[in-house]
Amino acid sequence: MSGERVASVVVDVAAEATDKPFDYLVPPELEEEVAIGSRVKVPFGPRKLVGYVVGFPAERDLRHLKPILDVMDLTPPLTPELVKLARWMARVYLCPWITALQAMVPAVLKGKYRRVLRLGPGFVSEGFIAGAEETLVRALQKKGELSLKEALELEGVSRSLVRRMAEKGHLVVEERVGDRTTRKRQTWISPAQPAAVLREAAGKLPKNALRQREMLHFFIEHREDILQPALLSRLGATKSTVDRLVDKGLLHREERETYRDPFAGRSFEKTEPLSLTPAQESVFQKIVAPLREGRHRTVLLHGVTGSGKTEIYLQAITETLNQGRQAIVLVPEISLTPQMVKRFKGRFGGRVAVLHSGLSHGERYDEWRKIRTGEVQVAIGARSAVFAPFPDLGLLVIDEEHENSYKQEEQPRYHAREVARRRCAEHGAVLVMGTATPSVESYYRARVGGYDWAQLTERVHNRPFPPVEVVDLREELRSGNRSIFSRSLKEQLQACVDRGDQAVLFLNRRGFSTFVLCRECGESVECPHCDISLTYHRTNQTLRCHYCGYTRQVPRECPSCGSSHIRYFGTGTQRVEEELARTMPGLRVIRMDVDTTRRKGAHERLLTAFGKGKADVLLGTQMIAKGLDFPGVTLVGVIAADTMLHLPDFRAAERTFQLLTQVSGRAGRHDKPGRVVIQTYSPEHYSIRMAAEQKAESFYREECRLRKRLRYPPFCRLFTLLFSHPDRVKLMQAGSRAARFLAPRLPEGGELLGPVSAPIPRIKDRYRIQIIIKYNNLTDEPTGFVETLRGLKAGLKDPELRLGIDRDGVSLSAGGDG
DNA sequence: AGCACGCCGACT
DNA sequence: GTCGGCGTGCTC
Repeated sequence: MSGERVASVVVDVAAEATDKPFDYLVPPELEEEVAIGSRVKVPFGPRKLVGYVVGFPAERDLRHLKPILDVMDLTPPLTPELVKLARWMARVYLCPWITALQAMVPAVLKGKYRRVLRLGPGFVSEGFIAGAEETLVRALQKKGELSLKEALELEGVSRSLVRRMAEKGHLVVEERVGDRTTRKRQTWISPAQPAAVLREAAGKLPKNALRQREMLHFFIEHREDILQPALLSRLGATKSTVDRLVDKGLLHREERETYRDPFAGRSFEKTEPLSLTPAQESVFQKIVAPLREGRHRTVLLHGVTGSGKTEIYLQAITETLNQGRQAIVLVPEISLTPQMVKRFKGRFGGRVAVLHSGLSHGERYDEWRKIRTGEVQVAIGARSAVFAPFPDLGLLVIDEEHENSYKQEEQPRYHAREVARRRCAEHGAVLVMGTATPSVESYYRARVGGYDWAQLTERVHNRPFPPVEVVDLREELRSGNRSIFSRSLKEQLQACVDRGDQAVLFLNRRGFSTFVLCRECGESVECPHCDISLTYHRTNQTLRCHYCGYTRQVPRECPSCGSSHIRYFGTGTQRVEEELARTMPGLRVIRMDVDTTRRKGAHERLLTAFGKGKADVLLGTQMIAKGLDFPGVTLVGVIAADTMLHLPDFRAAERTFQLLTQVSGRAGRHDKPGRVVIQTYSPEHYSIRMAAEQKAESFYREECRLRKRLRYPPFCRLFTLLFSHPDRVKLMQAGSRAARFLAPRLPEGGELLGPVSAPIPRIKDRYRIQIIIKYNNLTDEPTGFVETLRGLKAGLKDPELRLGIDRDGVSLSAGGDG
């Protein structure tokens, strides 16, 4: 018994108490298969669970250990590097280790557990059953088997009844742990020796070994792998022939799993590398230099829209592949268009796996497996592709690095940018982050030297930037224009439509008016469950809460003073749509906001319709700002640029700048020149001014100066703890208790602010307060303080109390509402 | 998380 | 005495 190995396994139970490895014996028959990253079936108390092998500890006393029951995959789904990465994620993002591990594998590998009941072989109708027992037996006789869950839903059936019946042998309880889809396994045969050796062996075979000789000759002629059934039918041989040659070491037999190819039958036109402009060439060198040395670097590629970033990515990938290493390309989900796929498939053909949300579970799994088995060397996909299980990652590209979709908002919460950096550091790989509007953090790091900095300031073919006009809405008001549209925007819109071109109008508020106000007492109509004004929706004459969904009719009288002088303020997409219809009749408008895109597929349908010229104007919120690329669009209008400038968020200016810059880039991308009109009440604000003047450098400088002065990231680390509770008094007590707990445990130079009321003090009848913690250590991973927060979280006893934690704008756990 | 165990009151 | 409800503690 002495030579036996022990494996540490993290089991599939996402709970505090089980968030650690458990040790199991590796039975001799599984010895070969168990590796770090293996998915295994293990006994856990009275249950059987799936888990991942995370290590092989030296254990002296083996007697109390239970054995691993089974290994579930031919190839371990995870590499040791990913197992380690998951542990890091668990610490940094405050989630159970198993949750991070599960995030790295395709959905089909997430185990499914079922306890199934059947009538036992010993069951004989003894005549004396009644009540719940009878109900259960009848159901089992009818259906053959029931899951435990189904059984417990039957009238009167309880766990103890099931247990008693099982003890008497009337029932059999079977545990099933399985995958969601089945994999097709096929047996492949390949030659194990060079042709000369096979020829020699064929000569030495006894005369009557006819089939073996034929088979060897087949492989002398065809030096390739072949499916076993195909081989056998071709030669009229049987499996025993193969067995004998495999035993002699002449052939190799291998189990392989088959793929569903989502791009089967489609061929991609081969594209050749374009020659790089001198500016592109210089950026390319900055990427390739560390790549050739196998040195980890992060390169921030600040390149204006249309400056040819993709071609640089493609050539850097080619270089990576030439070195025998692999590459990952992350793109925001919406930019993973067929054109994008075509471009990569065209250059790299069968060496690319594409992971996007449109794939079925099975297809996604197959793409993933090509990565895992080394069949492809390039993976392109959205956020989760950052976990592509390559063994020797050389290059990782994050396109549009400032995009919010790189943040995962469900457990495990993570930021793909941070995960990517970690992976690249581990592999000695180059991380390239490309964007026209870097996040302030990345910009700062590139400037002070943490990252390498590369810039592309010119558009390919020297396409001009569209002229941007900033309209001062205060001025408009003074000159008597009370409409939503400034005279200039209206003129431009008219001219654009007259030319037969298309326009995009952008507004980040849905609904009709933002709030309803009583002119007598000045009170606005608020949600009874949240401390926020209700939004007026014209279509069904209702007021709606955008936080909890509460809906009510518009009151005739003010709820607080009874006056009938009620007015609508602010502007929403519905209102703009209506005013467009009034001022420019006959205009065809497509409105895109949460209300019109709620149904599945509506998003794509509306965009396609607009792309086909079915409307003159695309009017929408946030969601239309990105990824839009319509040749017919020559006018982009921003209805109110400052709506998000006054949000209580230190990134408000950055977001405004990024949005305006991105939106402006959407005008006149093709052969037609474009125009941009930005309407605002604060034309002097630096984020608006510098976006309009396309002075990115000046904006980032100013923003860094302010952040430094006010002590915000990237000049400190910022934690926001948001507590919520239905009872205000209990919430206050919990808040002060938390502050008392944290105060003596702050990192050096740490500063604790609060507890104070949250920006929205109540959502869905839960009161909200927050504590803000700032500290300076930016070089270390924030694991130390997260550990303190874990302690705080574990110490919360009241189940009604929820705690949401946010670090530098990445939320680690939700605690605000629903 | 699940599940067993153990204690306690309600009931045939 | 037996059944079921619920709090506690453990899973290699």
